[in-house]
Amino acid sequence: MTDAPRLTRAFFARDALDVARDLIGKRLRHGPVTVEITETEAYRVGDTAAHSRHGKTARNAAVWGPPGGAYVYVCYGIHRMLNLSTNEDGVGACVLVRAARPVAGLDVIAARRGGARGPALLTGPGKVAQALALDLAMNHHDVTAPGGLEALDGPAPAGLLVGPRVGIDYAAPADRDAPWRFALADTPWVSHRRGLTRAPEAAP
DNA sequence: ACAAGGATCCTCT
DNA sequence: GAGGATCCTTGTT
Repeated sequence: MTDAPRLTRAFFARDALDVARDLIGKRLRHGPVTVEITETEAYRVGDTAAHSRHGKTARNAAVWGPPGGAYVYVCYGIHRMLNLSTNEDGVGACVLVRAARPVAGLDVIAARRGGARGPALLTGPGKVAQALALDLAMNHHDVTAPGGLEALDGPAPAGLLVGPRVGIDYAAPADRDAPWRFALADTPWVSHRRGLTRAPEAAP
């Protein structure tokens, strides 16, 4: 099977909501490991749940960077989380990758995840970054360019689920309840099924 | 230098 | 389904 093409910068140069939805079924490759994205969340401009809400700092600068740039940060001092910058260069919006399904390198993934098996391997943002061996040095890395972490095209998803995002109780109610989380339907590779409902099929 | 914040994970009823 | 563990990075004195 031939290598899937990388996603283009134009793919990421759209509203985070559109990118988050369209990333379901796409793939991430880093060395021996390839995974298929099964769950995402959009963090948009003016979003009180987003890290961009207090303005640009050295830590979150990648969110404002060119579309397709990686934004990795440490949560709870332990977990690293992968985001991909969206919209135009200079706009503070991104998509968080929350869950994935193994495509290649299962042995490596399991080893990095402490020998876990099944959906526990990749159902959660901290787990995805751990399986892909990502750290803060990955910040600003361009996933549309060859080498290192790459975002690749993948099969079109059969069905999508949508629902509110996870872990953002601090946000304004409108943002907290906004259905800006997307997941692949009919798969166990999703972190929290709660609150997700099937999305209507998009018009062709 | 230091205090404080966490877009989670895991175990246990 | 709920509650606590856990410790690194950042922004500010």
